[in-house]
Amino acid sequence: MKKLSIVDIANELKVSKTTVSFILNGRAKEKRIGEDLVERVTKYVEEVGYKPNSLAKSLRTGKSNTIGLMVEDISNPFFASIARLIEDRAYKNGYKIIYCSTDNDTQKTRELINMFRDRHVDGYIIAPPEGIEDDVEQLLKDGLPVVMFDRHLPKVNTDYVEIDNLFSTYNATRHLIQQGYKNIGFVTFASSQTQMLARMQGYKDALKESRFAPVVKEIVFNQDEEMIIKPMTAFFKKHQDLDAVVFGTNHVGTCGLKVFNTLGIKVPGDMAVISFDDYDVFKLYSPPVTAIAQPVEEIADNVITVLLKKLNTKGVSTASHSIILKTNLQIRGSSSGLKID
Amino acid sequence: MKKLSIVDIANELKVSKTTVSFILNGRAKEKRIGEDLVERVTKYVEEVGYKPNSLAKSLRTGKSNTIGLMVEDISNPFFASIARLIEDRAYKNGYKIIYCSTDNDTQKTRELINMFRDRHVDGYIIAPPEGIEDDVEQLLKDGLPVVMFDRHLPKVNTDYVEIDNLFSTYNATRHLIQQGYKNIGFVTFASSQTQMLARMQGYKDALKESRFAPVVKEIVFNQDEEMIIKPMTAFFKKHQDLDAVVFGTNHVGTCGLKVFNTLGIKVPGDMAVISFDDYDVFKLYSPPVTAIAQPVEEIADNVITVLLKKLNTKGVSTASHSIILKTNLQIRGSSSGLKID
DNA sequence: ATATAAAAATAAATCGATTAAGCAAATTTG
DNA sequence: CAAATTTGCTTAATCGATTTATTTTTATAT
Repeated sequence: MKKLSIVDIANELKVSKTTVSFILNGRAKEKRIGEDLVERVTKYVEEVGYKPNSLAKSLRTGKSNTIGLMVEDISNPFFASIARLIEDRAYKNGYKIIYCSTDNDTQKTRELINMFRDRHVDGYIIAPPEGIEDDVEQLLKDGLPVVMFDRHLPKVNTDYVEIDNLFSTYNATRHLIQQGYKNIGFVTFASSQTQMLARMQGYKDALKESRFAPVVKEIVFNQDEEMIIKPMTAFFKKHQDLDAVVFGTNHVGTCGLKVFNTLGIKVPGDMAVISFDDYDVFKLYSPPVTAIAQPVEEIADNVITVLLKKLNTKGVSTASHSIILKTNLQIRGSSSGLKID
Repeated sequence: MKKLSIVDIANELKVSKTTVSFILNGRAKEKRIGEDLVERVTKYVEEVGYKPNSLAKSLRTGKSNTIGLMVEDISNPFFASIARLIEDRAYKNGYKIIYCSTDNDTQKTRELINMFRDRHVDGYIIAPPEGIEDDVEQLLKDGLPVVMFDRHLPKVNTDYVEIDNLFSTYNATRHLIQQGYKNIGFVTFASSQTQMLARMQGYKDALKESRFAPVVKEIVFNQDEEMIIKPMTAFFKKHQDLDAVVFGTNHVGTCGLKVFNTLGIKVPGDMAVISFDDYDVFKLYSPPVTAIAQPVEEIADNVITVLLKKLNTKGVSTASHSIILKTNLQIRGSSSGLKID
């Protein structure tokens, strides 16, 4: 029992495959095909469970009903949740997701974009690394819809969904200042991506306002956690005077907590902590860690909505949307002013 | 500048597309094509950056170079890490991954398998929900390689990669007993999947050995965390006598910690804890939580290795492998015998 | 010089769909 | 009633590759 093709259906029913195709694609009325024939074909197709070969369909139509999703790292809880939500919405709308992790590596991302192109994905959702401008530009030039999220490429004019990064860290830092902390550090990944620059700026703005000096540590990203923890340990050993710290991402934040554990630094007794990105680690730490919660559902929802809209109005170039969402500062014990010196 | 096809290449070089195709597929020698021509074609193809249309290729050859990966929930750190590792290995071997979350929902999984079939994925990696036996059987019958992991379907004879679940919980429970705990509970998701049954059995076996009575709570899985926390809270309120608990998965474990936090139950003072699946939440909890660490890299490695082997020896039915890996009980403060009553 | 074999390249079928163009019969129109 | 139009369906081209079967050219043997 091999797989049925449209020809098998046509032969069996003694009609042409054209007719079958029209009926199956809902163009029966338009092509004025008799109601009885429509009925007969529909019923038979249903009966034998025929499903058109999507490859053949894609080859002919140029549409693959696939969306390429490129995140920084699918094993990072932030990206994993977003991926999960996007997946659900995409499947509901008849799209499949091919995903990959870029590791923020420009060369790798370039190869992956080519791989996706090769597969004829209909649309792209990208958390872009730096230096990928030209490749994205090329996609757009070729009429392929691209939506960026988490960050954007300032030189590329396309839709993106972000959060208010600058205000988020500004607000978090202000919170620490109001709690009476005076030596507030900022630890983040070294990166010139928009969201990272904005987070840094927010922190600096808040400090400047209160005439405090910024103390910043930028760590080079590395797959091996040891390579993150080591420089961070050195940093905190060197800056014993810090009484509070803002972490730029959940990953740095998590590593930071590990460092504090091994150095025996008490939170918030010795060090108040606020991290970007909320998740279980922060909620369950004791005392729980104050975190800048991104509206994950909203982000995913907006991303997929914008992309679906573009996919449905292909050709008609709609104006680019820049959607900026608000974060939520989840204030918890780790940033309380109750110093237990 | 539209996309080049093999015909364009052939025309430009005044040769037939057959020749070009043979050369591109490394069958030049076999088809005794002149070395100079091979050189000329290769060079030109390189120059203009021609890439064969993979859809057309797939349509003709029936191979899509895609692997379908079905996990329970991509946003679960355990599955996300595995997915990440599999992704890397797959891409390195020229395969792309299409993934999806089954939510342990049989009907949803069935639909997803059909979606994958429709897309002509070459192989399947599945963490199967119950009741999907027939569908998997059908895949195998149609010659499609399937590798299962995390759990398996006892009635289906195919390769799978698992861990020694029974011994893992047996060992963990024994550890608690040796530490002097006498009222040890087991909290898990209600499920008759192999790995869950084995985990339960391991716990029961250990208790039986010491003539303790099992106290088990099975919670119905729910996307909404509240629906997990509520029954669990009720359970722990009811069983005030418990002095230790083993959690069947990282998700239950995490929810359990949340419950303890709100109930004001101290770990391990009031309650010793061991959870299945190690991750940051457990490492950073204070005191850190003893956990049964699955060898994630090894699992991913074995899964993809087995699948690639099957993909490369298509047709030749190799014997089924059942790979059972060992877990690692990461003993930490949460299961220490130092009761601070 | 002719037959035979080997080397080198090509024509055409195929995968399974979509779709532009075409055609015969039924119906409407003038 | 003949011409024009509409209805209902089919023929054949196409998407871009792979692959079988075939032809042309060149080399070797007799």
